[in-house]
Amino acid sequence: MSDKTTRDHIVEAADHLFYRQGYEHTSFADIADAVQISRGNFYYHFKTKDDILDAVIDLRLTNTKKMLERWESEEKHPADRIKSYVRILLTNWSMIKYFGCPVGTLCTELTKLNHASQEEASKVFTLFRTWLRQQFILLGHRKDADAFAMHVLAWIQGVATLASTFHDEKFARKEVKQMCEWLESTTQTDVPHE
Amino acid sequence: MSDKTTRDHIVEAADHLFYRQGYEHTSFADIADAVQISRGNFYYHFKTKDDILDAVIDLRLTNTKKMLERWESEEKHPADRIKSYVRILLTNWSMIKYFGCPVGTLCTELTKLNHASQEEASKVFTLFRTWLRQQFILLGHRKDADAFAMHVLAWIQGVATLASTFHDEKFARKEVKQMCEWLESTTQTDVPHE
DNA sequence: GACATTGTAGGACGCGTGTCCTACTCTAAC
DNA sequence: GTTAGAGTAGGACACGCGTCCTACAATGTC
Repeated sequence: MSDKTTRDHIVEAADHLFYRQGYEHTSFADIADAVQISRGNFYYHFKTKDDILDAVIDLRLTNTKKMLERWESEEKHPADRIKSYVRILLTNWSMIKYFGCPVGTLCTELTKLNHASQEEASKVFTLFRTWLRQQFILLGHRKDADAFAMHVLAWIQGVATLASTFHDEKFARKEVKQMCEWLESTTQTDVPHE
Repeated sequence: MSDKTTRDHIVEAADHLFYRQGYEHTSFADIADAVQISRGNFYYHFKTKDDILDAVIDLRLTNTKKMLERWESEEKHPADRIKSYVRILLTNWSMIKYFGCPVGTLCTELTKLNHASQEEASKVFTLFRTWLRQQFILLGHRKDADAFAMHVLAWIQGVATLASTFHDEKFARKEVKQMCEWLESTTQTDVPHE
């Protein structure tokens, strides 16, 4: 049914595990268990654990790009696109509730590990940032577009962190609603022509 | 000059290291180096690494309480007290820039480790939350006080996360300014009588 | 059938870890 | 001077880790 290689399976399993357990706390044995593969066999696909991390980050970059493109095609109005992003908090609530934001938590961990790939990991943030900026530019906020993008990014990030600490869905819902209202208030312009 | 016990020194060093390197990534050897103590000697003061973590959390709870009391005595107006909290982002910028928020990052890490002390760690958040709520109540926001408290908490948390990823001080300053303005806009009431 | 290629299994290796033990030093009490 | 207790040093221990090696199975090519 699937033409996925073993390598793909490893990267996917690592992606999930890094998100749920953290990078450092996830061992080769954990991934091997998840993929149902011999532990020693890893070396054929990846020389080091860092290589797996890089592959995971690549995967996340690819998936994020796809998601952004989907939002762009599904929603014509930039404000609605931004809302798609904001609402991801609720869409993925069952995971965020326990493990927070995959992007933020990985960046935070890699920073503390002083890991070589921390810049690479932050590119996922940059992807969102650039995309959000573009949407705000389309909304006519040329000058403040980047500040707005960062603002939204930070908001979501904070809510995700608190959400995973307190597991409080009501709070998340309220914040998302508020954020959407804020978006509407700063977005009284009409649909711009792309 | 100081009457601090070796135990105190261990807890302080662990506090710093847990913040900068993360809990898991900090070894007994690291702490021993920092305190200039024999590695094996730890066992006399702490039976397990978890015990050190609990002591660190206790220390943070104590220090946080002290800080909140100081803010309360230094600033009479609740809005100014909240601003003291918001401005901690800039006060501790040199650390936050690299390591994010000590509270949030520890909670996040312990969640991923599924560590027994994650609830204990979240009490530091709760400390801030309760205190902020109290300030908002004093400002006359009885009904929404807790939502406001969570909102501020989340805001700061998000900015700290992004700040430590992008090391962008301008962004932090702008957000703090914005937050202070927001505080003033929702705080047109006069100084309440305590 | 011989052979190279690709992928897999299983385990060896060295290292760092948290934990724990024992021997030693210092101080104060009597 | 002897003794008890608090504090320290150094290292042993078992374990899990990332890494790496070798032997084997499956597949396709000539």
